[in-house]
Amino acid sequence: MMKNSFKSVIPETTLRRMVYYIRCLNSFKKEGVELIQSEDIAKKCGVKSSIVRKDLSYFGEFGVRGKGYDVASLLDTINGIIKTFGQMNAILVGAGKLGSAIIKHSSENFNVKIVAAFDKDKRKVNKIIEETRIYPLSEIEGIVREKKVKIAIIAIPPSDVQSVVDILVKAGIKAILSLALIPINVPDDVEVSFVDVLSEVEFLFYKLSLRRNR
Amino acid sequence: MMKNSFKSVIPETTLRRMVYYIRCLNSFKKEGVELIQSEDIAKKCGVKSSIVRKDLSYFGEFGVRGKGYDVASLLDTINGIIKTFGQMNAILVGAGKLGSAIIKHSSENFNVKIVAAFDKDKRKVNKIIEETRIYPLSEIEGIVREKKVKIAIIAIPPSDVQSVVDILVKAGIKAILSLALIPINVPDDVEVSFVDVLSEVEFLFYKLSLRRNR
DNA sequence: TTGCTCTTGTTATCACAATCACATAGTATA
DNA sequence: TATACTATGTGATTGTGATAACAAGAGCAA
Ligand SMILES: NC(=O)c1ccc[n+]([C@@H]2O[C@H](COP(=O)([O-])OP(=O)(O)OC[C@H]3O[C@@H](n4cnc5c(N)ncnc54)[C@H](O)[C@@H]3O)[C@@H](O)[C@H]2O)c1
Ligand SMILES: NC(=O)c1ccc[n+]([C@@H]2O[C@H](COP(=O)([O-])OP(=O)(O)OC[C@H]3O[C@@H](n4cnc5c(N)ncnc54)[C@H](O)[C@@H]3O)[C@@H](O)[C@H]2O)c1
Repeated sequence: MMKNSFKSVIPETTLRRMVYYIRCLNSFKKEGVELIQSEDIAKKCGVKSSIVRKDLSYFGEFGVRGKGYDVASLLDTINGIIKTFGQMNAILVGAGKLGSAIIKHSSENFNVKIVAAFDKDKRKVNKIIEETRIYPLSEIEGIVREKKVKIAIIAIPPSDVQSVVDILVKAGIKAILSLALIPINVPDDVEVSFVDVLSEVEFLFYKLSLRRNR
Repeated sequence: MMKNSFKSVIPETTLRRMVYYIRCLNSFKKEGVELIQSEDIAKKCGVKSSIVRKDLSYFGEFGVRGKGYDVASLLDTINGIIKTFGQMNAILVGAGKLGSAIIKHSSENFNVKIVAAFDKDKRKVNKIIEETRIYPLSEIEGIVREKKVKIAIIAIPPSDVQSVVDILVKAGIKAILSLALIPINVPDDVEVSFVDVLSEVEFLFYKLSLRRNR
């Protein structure tokens, strides 16, 4: 039923797991594996097989009952729906310690490519980290428009975040990932998320602390 | 009703937000603010005030109707329940680019303190980053036991992660935050979580891609 | 064709989380 | 003391996600 069509709203949690499924499929493909089962994906991603099947079912019916999924065609179909086709270009603002670690990380991970980095420190401008050049802030708008980049990562101190966000939004960025812990104001059509290692560590502390003591 | 006692199970989502509430309260306290309302916390943390009240209510009744919350006593009470008392000691394995960015980050954030870092690279051992000394892996067990550390952050390449996890678990670590994207095997009483910038970026790509096209 | 095996896709259920709306209980004022 | 006012705490409701269980479909063999 409803081949190649998909539910209009896909749960956030499903979309988060799709990241791992697709990586997993690419890795199977690279190894030359042609047919896989939901259980194989599940094991490799650390989830249950029933969740894998449910998640995939939001996008359509891709498997063969009794057999499993054809790795290549499953990848093709999903790439046809989520139109990234493996290549995801992003920019980075703030080429400090954290920023350069992220550039290096992305150079090891073929999915996301940091096509340009930006920094306000003149001494850093024009340096190249792992093939990514650092530009002055004044070039954000030009490069974003030229390369049609939609996503930006921000790795600068909290105090400067909102002013940089305003520049990014004006330049046409549609999603921002911030590594600084400060609320951000953006128009409704811009997605924002936050990632912070220490918040997660504190959360783990709280969890441990509340575990035994009632 | 039930003053100073709290529900046996506090939702994960609530615990995650508590991290931000407590930071927010500390910051109000530092500014000399003595009385606040759920709305103030909500604004500063980017959530709704009804959620703040509900979250706090899992721990007890701390506010005064018609007035609000006393910042100092609310902090004291929560610190009495979540027994971290502001000081949260952790260790870090992998003092590379990412690892040193995290050490620096924690030195700017008084809550989590990285009391020791570990690296297998002999050239890095005994160096000091922002007051945190780097030790060889062989000293993990001794230092973890001596300093009674319960939480570890791992910032090394995926290939080595499981072997390091085994050492950590043996040393008595009860929660692990990994920055490498590979499933980890631990006993049931050890908490594990993952943080990854690029996964979050890919998730944002998927979200954007699925937005307009149906 | 029938029957057997296998794994998918889906349904039904349960668990968890967010949100609303307001009774409640305190303060402030006169 | 009465009255108005204010922000909390919570019960009820809605929404969202996870899980288990199984019917449905495909392949295969005789
Ligand atoms: N979320 C996390 O998990 C996490 C982890 C580590 C650090 N951090 C935070 O990320 C931020 C950066 O950390 P870091 O270790 O890379 O610091 P850093 O000082 O090494 O680098 C910051 C860089 O940002 C640049 N910069 C500052 N203001 C700028 C602006 N307005 N526009 C463009 N560039 C600007 C600086 O020139 C510098 O190169 C800090 O606020 C830190 O607390 C977050
Ligand atoms: N999750 C994220 O958001 C994120 C971001 C950036 C990088 N990363 C990942 O984190 C890892 C580290 O990144 P990096 O930029 O710091 O790399 P890096 O090479 O600069 O540092 C890695 C460090 O780990 C040490 N190390 C390696 N194996 C070890 C072992 N078995 N025991 C102890 N120490 C060991 C190395 O000596 C080195 O100092 C990489 O796998 C990278 O892909 C994750």
